Amino acid sequence: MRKANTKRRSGCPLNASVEMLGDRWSLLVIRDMMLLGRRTFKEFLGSYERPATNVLADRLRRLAAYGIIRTERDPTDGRKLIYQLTPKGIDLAPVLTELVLWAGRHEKTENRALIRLMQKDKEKFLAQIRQRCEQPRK
Amino acid sequence: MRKANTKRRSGCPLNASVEMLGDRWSLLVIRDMMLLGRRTFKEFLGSYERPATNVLADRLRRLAAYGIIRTERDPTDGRKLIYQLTPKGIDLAPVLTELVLWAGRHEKTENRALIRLMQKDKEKFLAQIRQRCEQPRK
DNA sequence: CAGGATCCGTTTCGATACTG
DNA sequence: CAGTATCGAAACGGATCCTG
Repeated sequence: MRKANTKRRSGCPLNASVEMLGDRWSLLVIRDMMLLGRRTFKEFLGSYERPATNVLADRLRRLAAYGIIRTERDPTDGRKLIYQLTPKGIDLAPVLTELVLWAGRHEKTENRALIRLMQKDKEKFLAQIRQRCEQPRK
Repeated sequence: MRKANTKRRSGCPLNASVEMLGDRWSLLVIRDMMLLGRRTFKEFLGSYERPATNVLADRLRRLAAYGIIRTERDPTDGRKLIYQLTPKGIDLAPVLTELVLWAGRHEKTENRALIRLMQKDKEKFLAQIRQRCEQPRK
């Protein structure tokens, strides 16, 4: 669909980041993994914003190509694929946190409980995410 | 172009943020304002990634509709329009910072000097941005 | 049945030309 | 200078179909 990562013009800060994350879906997939613990294609499909299957497949492919997520077959159910954040993906947690906090400061209806947790102890929150998402190196 | 902000479904964290910032250009405009001090249509046009005029106009309109930037006529040159970050826009600085730091950790060719500055004293860096972008309330 | 791929009508993008 | 108008190209989204 969108061809991933042909020219990597990183001459300016944020250029590369926006290339990887600057679209309607990529950050939402990462949110689903990081905050909601989702891991399969079907779970992402059921996300709040309802991506189309082809778009979702494209975004998962792109995120994998950028090394932000990776895929693995479910050991207990051969049909299922598990998508996981890589260390690089987990490392996006501070970005996500700041974005949620920003929205919490300026928009009315975000998830207040989550925001309070983030505000109260940012470091602890990040540690939780890292622990939840970390997987044994295969 | 894109109709701004009709339905505001913020039932899920990041939903609103992505609606405002989740595209190829919005964050880059904010970067140009925040990090590079750009303030006019022409200056944004000359940005590293070269937006088309219509897309740029659309994004500026959207960002203004979301209260992230605002516009003001140049007092010294009536033809010029000055775009400025609102307090809400300035408040995106931590998000931008984390994103640049993330890219710095995982991509090769970002601006190392800027990253070192950010790492060394994040708070001081944020204070600098706030000062540079703050404008007298009219 | 899970994870997509394909088709297709609609929306958005982006380059260029043009206007107030 | 700061945009709008136009138009072909690309991306989107929904439905459906395919494959292990």
